[in-house]
Amino acid sequence: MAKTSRENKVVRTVARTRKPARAAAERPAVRRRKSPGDTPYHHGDLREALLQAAERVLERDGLAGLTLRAVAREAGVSHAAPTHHFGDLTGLVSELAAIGFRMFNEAMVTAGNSETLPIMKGLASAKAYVAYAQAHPGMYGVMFRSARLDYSRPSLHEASDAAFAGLTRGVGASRHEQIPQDGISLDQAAAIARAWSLVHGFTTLLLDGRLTGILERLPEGTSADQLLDAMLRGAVPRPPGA
Amino acid sequence: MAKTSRENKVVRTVARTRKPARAAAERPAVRRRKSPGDTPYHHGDLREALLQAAERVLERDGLAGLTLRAVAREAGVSHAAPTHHFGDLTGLVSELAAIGFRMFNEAMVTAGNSETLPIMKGLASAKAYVAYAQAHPGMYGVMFRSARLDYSRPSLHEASDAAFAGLTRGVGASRHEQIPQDGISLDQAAAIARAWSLVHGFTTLLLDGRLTGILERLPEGTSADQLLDAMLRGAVPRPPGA
DNA sequence: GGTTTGATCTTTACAACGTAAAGATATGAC
DNA sequence: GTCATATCTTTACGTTGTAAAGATCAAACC
Repeated sequence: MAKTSRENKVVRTVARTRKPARAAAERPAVRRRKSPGDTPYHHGDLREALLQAAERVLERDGLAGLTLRAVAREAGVSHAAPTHHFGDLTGLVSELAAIGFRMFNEAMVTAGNSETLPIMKGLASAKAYVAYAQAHPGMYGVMFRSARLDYSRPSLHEASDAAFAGLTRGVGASRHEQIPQDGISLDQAAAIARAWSLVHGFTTLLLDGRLTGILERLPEGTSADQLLDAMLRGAVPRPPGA
Repeated sequence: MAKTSRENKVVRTVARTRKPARAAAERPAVRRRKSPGDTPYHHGDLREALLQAAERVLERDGLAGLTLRAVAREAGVSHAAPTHHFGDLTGLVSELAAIGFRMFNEAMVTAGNSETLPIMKGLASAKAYVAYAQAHPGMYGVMFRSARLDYSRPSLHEASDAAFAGLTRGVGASRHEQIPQDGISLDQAAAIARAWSLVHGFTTLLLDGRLTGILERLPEGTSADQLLDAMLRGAVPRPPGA
């Protein structure tokens, strides 16, 4: 209660241009300091610097440590600087998640392309999925655990869709068929949901440490990779010669 | 910087007894107000009231709205009252998650007992898992998405272990074998991981709305339940007569 | 029965955070 | 060279978690 005096004033007309990030991204960039040694008022490419700082903070301090102010500190700018580029924390986190989905998708595509047999493509993609999450647990958390994601942002929407579409294509390939865009059968839907659920569920449980109990009871030092491999091979709907 | 004057004083010796909650829980409880109409200084069973308030806040405002102060407001006490019973926010959230795991486990056990065929027990349990998550998305979020869980708390540790042990038993039953406590084969581990991953992954994806794209492309108004059923039946390692 | 002890709840206080708004500074267009 | 505008800083405020000290009551003790 007791609204501040500023709130009673006329709403400022300055603009809050809503899309300054675009203008910044289209600039030449990497135009750091005019005189070496002192930090210039204008950073040059703060948006990119903030995203990289955010990833460092994330992997160092976890999802809870990923605050606007911490990112600004890490990048060496004032705590309000990120606002101009991302609007709010949701904006920063969403852009970071979009980057994650793109790296993620790229890792799966690369892994899939390294194999020739369709069935192996799927396996390789799935393993790349898990491997990426293990290598970047913070990013995986941002993508699938953060409560502050705005999927109406085109970048996040597109990156996320692309990643899941890639997974779907992989499922279709392993079934020697193409998943149509419009109508699909319950059998096809079940295959897609199964592949997604298996890989995503395994990854979540693994990162949460809920599989350690099982891994410890396995012979010698069986790796999570081997468990994943065994799990997936048993789940595949009878490949012709396996 | 500039430590407050209080911090320079001698550390208070008052006690901060560390386990007042236990004493409160063992009390007769439900001894509300001495004179009807005014709120008494001592609540009677504030711990329980706070947990119920927390669940209401959670399902109403989501995980982000679940703050210590919001819970205190909902329960009608001062914002610092929860501290005495749960230590900090992590404590409150952890106890809430423990309740979730217990309800969760109970729902699965009940569903499993309603079937006679081992294979059907597993299916029913899995469906109960998903149904519980759909009915209590907030609680599911606290259990599997919250960054503030302290598994060193006995209540949470035990409740979580019991829930996963129940899942494992279900897997063993559907394979017509008992999963041993100590050493297990890679094949058994894969079966367990597969069941957990399928159910947990499906639930996560469903709650996150990542399956809507698939559901929409299915004939008519196919439900998520039907998709789950189809997914699970296809994943089961060839039941004798199905 | 009266006192006392300690658990329970409130009040006060503070640092960190997200966010808004206004000021400072440099860049590019004219 | 001037000026508009994008970029960054400074200041300010409400909210949160948490610590600490004070207020109140229940039960134990004598």
